[in-house]
Amino acid sequence: MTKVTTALDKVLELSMLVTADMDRFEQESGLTGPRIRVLWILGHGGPITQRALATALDVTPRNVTGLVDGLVASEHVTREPHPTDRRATLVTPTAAGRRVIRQLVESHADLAAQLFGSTPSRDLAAFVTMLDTTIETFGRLMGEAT
Amino acid sequence: MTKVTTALDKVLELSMLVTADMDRFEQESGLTGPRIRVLWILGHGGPITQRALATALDVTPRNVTGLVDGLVASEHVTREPHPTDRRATLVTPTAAGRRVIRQLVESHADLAAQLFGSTPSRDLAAFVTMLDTTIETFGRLMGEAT
DNA sequence: TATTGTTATACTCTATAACTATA
DNA sequence: TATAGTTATAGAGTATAACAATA
Repeated sequence: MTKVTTALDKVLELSMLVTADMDRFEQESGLTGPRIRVLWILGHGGPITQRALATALDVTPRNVTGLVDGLVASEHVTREPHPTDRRATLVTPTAAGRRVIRQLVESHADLAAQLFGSTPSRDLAAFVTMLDTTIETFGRLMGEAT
Repeated sequence: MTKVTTALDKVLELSMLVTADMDRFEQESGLTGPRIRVLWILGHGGPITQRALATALDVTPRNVTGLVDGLVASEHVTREPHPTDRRATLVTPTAAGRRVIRQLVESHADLAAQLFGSTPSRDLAAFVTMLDTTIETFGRLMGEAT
């Protein structure tokens, strides 16, 4: 096992742990991953058309219809008329939806604090720099692959 | 935005890129994520019973039936009789299945080399140390949550 | 003509529950 | 009795294609 492979394996392991934490949130909220992603996007930009949601999620418009149907049924969002385009709907969080969004943000901040709160500032800065470099390299690789 | 949140966001961003790379492999191989995971496990331990596969994947036995059905249909694995237990089957890769497993291992090593191949040894060691610490902290958090 | 969202259809992954064959 | 795997059934996410309403 080479050192570079070890580094990638650790990154993968950390990814799996992050995924496990998301699963925990899904269990507790009774929501599914894709629906939580919808609420997350809503929390970071307010009401949005289904078309824009499809682009943000990188799924088909048909798929968004299904996801929004589910969130409407569970009363986390409503479909509001678009003020100027009568074809479009604005997916808008309800009070319950906003509550989940708040929990999402809190849970995210809590996790960050628990993971890195006691890390010395210099180590954390170095870690972020390495992550940045890796992300940038990755981005270049994916770009080439196109 | 606090520093700890930035660090977690970078970790999440890297996770998403890793996921995107897996998606690319799925497209190229014509296989799905769960089926690729089955082949990955097969590549790291040889023929395995469906029950053990269910445990390794953390899914139900019923689910494994479906995954193996798909891989049998695409001729990546066969169901072989267990030598001593007539209830069990041994999921075994075919030549085509072994080819995908080889590509999987190569692709993994390639990615590691491209991501970290030009990183100075000392920086890489520091990065792995930070990842280890983070993984360990995470493990403790998940343990407590139980 | 182009865009927004839906209906129609199909496939995969996932789960629980009941069942068969074997241990 | 307990275990390995399947059948039956159901829900969620995903996709393509055809369509209606509107821009």
